[in-house]
Amino acid sequence: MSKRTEKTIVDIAEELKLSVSTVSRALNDNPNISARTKDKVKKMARKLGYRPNALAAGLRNNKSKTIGLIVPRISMFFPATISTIIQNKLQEYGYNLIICQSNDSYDQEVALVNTLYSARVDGLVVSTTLYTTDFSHFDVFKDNNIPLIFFDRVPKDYNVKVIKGDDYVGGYTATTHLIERGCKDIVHISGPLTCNLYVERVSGYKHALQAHKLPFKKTRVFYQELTRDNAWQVCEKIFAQTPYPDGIFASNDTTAITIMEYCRKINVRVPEDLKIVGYSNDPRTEIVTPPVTSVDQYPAMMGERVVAALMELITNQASATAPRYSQEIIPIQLIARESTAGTVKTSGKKK
Amino acid sequence: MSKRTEKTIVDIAEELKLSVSTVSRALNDNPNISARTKDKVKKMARKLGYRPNALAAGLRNNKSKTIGLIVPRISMFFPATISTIIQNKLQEYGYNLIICQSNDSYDQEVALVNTLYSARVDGLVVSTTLYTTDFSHFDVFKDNNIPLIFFDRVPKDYNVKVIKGDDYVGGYTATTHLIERGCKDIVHISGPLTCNLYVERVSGYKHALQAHKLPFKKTRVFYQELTRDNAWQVCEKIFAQTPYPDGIFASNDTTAITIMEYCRKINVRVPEDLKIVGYSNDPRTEIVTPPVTSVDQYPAMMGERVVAALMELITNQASATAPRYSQEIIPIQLIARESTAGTVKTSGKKK
DNA sequence: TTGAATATTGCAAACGTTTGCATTACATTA
DNA sequence: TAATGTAATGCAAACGTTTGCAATATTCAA
Repeated sequence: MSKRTEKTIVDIAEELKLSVSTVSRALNDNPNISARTKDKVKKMARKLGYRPNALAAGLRNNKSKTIGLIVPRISMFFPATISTIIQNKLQEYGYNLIICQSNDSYDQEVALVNTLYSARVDGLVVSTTLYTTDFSHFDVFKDNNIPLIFFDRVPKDYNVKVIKGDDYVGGYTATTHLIERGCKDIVHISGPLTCNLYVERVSGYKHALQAHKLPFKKTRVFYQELTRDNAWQVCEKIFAQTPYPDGIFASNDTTAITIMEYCRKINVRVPEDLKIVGYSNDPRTEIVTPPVTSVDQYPAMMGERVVAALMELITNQASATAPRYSQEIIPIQLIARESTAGTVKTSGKKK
Repeated sequence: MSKRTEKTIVDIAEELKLSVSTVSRALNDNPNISARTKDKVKKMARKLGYRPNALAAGLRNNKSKTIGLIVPRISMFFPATISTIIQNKLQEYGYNLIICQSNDSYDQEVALVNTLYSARVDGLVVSTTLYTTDFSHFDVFKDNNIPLIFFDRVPKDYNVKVIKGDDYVGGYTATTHLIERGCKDIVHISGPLTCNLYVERVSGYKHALQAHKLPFKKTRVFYQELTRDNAWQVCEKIFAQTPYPDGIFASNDTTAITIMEYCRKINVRVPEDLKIVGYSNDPRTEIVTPPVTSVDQYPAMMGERVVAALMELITNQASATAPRYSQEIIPIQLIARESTAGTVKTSGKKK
């Protein structure tokens, strides 16, 4: 009852006593096929339940109408949002999206790049692993002139199209905000420095301190994967000794939120005793009490820019003149909420 | 410098003065190719930078080593978690995953099913739109005997493999929990009844009330898309008139959390004046104050079961004897938190 | 050394499209 | 009506694999 179902354009051709080329052209709305024939063909296609075989077309055309996307994990707010945008946008252009997660594992990333190449995706969009510092596994795409775009977590010293947030300004702005609210001893909890965007945020943090004549102390910066567990642990370290900091700039919202929980536990009041800023403007920052100040990265805008850039690369693929790389920076915006409300009194410390 | 790069097995064959068939077999570790030849071939493949063309192989084999996944949206906790699991699990089996979002639009779902069929995915995994009641667009998969699995939001009266949560028990348990904590007037906020799982939860809710001799009132059940906005609006309706309910069972956590926010605004205390239960055990339930009681659906287990069932279908595809459909039910577990703590006093109402 | 058995390798077709070029059908003009 | 131009269709090769079957090379026993 099943099996022998798959109809092809050959079946349509036979049924209609036409050549396969005519059928193919008719289905693709080629201009020099008569309207009458097109109509007949399409009718018959519907009648037979014909479904185009994208593999065959892809093989012949050397393009799959498919884009690959590699992100660390789709369960995180920022990549999830961007993936959604990219997918929906791409759908409008008639492209499929293969979403893959590297789980922040370099080896997995390498493997994914290879299978996506094998799948002959027409383009690859990547936000790298925290630990990717060697980018040679992307060479296949560069060498074969297949559109390749990095976003958010982007490579350093690897000529390629890049769309990233303004992480330096983000770090600077977040820190300045804390300073303006009276903080004098600001801890920064950063991701690992193998990932460029954290380097920039740290740099922004440092320069903001210096611009306001505050000392930059190495011991006040912590580098770690920004997970819930790590956040809790670093809190235990930070609050094991006095003086407590009066401000914390965390490089993601999970960390910021976890710090708040810890503070509640040890009776440090936010924002009275300690002010906190997170990063990404994850919706969770709004539902938590007090709501957390965070740095919005305009994920929707970034996603749209990624697709726009991708489409541009795809259409200009032929012209060898088109620039292969460039950097585009998406702005950030600080969203002030209750976790940084009020002003620290010069002295006031401890409940 | 670029372009003419793409090496094929033909290139390898020529280079080595072998036939393409030998090369193909060597690369696939076919047993009747000598170890020596295999070695030579693989070395040369590496040297030439050969990359298999999955499209060609797929065309020839009539299989793409790719699975399609359609979910309403990947930015929601439950589908996101399941997608992650499925993808990672599938990777182990050497399958790619094309994740697609229907955005809860029936038309988009239909379109996606068609393109995924065109892409000749080796299997399709679906959690349907809220509004999908006609499932005929999936017939192509059924008719061609391509593994097809539904999870969570599954069809009614459509013979197919189904893996779902125990929504009846979920509704029953959540409601019973509220009753046991002393609630007498329990509102239920449900999703639209076009989606089967809400029907079951409502049914569980109803039977729990009846089992405890509480009246089931139609006016105490609301049907709507469970978004933040809708939750806020329904609150305005509910709290526009007295008496206020003393318990609310919301069919997702976004709704539950939003209700809590509303309550704070109008000074209804949770859990003293009102107890709230959500659904899905979204991590947000834990970081909100007070933490929200919710119904865990074991997404990881469900994801794993989906992949297991899928692999089973794929390997047994040949045998016409294997059952094409079945239903598998994943258990739920109520996670009690502060939002339902304490016991309502028989009288106590209003601040 | 010969023959048979077995281990390797090669040939060629097939998967379902698309497309350059050649061919045929039709319409127009003189 | 013949010649010409244009519109519509057909032929056949190509995309890169895999695989049944045929062919050759190798091994082993007698």
